[in-house]
Amino acid sequence: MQNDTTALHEAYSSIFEPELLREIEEKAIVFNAPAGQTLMNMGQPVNAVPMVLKGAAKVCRINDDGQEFLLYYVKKGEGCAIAFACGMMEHESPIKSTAEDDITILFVSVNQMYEWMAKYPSWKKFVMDTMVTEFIDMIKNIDNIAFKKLDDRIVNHLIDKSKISGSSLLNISHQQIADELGTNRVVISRLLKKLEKEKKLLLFRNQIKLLNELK
Amino acid sequence: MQNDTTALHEAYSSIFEPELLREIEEKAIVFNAPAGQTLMNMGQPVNAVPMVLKGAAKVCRINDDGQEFLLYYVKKGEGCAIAFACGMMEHESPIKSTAEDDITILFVSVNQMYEWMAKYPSWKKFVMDTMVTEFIDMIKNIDNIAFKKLDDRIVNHLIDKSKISGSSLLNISHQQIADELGTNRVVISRLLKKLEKEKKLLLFRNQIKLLNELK
DNA sequence: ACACTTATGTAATAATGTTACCGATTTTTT
DNA sequence: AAAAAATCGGTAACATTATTACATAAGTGT
Repeated sequence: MQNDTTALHEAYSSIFEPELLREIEEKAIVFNAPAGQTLMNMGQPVNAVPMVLKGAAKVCRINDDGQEFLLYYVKKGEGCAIAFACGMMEHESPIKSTAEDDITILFVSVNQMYEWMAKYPSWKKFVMDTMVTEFIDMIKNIDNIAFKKLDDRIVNHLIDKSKISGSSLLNISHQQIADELGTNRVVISRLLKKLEKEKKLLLFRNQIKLLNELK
Repeated sequence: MQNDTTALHEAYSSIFEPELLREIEEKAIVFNAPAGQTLMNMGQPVNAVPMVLKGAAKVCRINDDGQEFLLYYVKKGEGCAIAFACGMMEHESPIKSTAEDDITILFVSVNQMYEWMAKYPSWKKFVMDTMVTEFIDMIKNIDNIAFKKLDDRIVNHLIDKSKISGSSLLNISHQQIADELGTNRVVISRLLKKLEKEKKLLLFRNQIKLLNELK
């Protein structure tokens, strides 16, 4: 898997020592998934923790009525703090994760992770760093829900999406945006229409083209 | 400090081994604060991590306009995951913490914590356990903001408060509730009035008495 | 060509947020 | 003790967001 080795080094060589990189190469399991595929379900045991080599994973919460809500993304070179924590404590997953685009992940078994926690300071640092980053991401998310107006949140969300996909043309429906922001499709349509009138974007069926300052 | 020793054992003896309890007693610093006092400010470095012996600490986020928003409580026998993570990574605090009632805390220096992480499995377990619990608490909080109606959220919040204080008579203003839930005082007054008409509580100046099913 | 599904637009109504103002009570100052 | 200032809660008017229902348009499969 020469490709994956290259991707591993590209994404993680600045934070891990060579020996750990070699061990990761040897022991982690490479996993490829197409956009949209479920990577982890709510309630499922966490036997392995992910490291993203390519693409991004979407981490969501699903409520009792089946509505989803976007918590954060795990991007290239990152890990998932909730997986680390739940894996170590043998706690079932409180979140659902899906592939945002076509994704390549390394899975590290929880036992392996334990070993590396003791053996490699850089791994321990990576895990703790991920914890801090993710706590702060979630807090910022709460900031947004609690304090920001919806039109700002939509704009920020579209810009995020555009950064992750690397394109200003997003393939997404109004319903999907509403789900990810935990609100209603009608509200999203209304506000997108307003943004279109303000020449900030163009609307097509299942597509949104970001213009000017939003790009 | 015989009292604090008793409190320490009462709160933590079921999760820590005797030797660790002895070390905590010897090395942690006891800190008492009256209700309302600030324990940690946003942006402040985290040099020590807290363990609550008596009372509860309120953990909030403050936005750019100075509005606060309640993230979670740290109660007797618990630690603070964000403090653990930020302490270890030398990251400044993303949250503000205040005493919810009169509180007694033990402060453990970050260096001490590092030592215990390696030396005592029960300490490591405590830290990781706290991480999981707090992640899930924050996710549940997001569930509430994103999915629940305000009247439910108010009722749940009042019940939480009543459990923490151990009384069905709460000393609190409408403004405080609004702050904690990240909403507006007028809205809270309106909904509390409705709950009073439904005979679920009684309103007084700076006091709310929970009735019947809410108790 | 047809039914079927999905995506978006529109309108009416409900819930929540915002601003402004009032009177009542408590606290502080004089 | 009287006056002034600050805090608390009630009310109204209006803005924003949520919910429900329905219409129209665009894609899908037979």
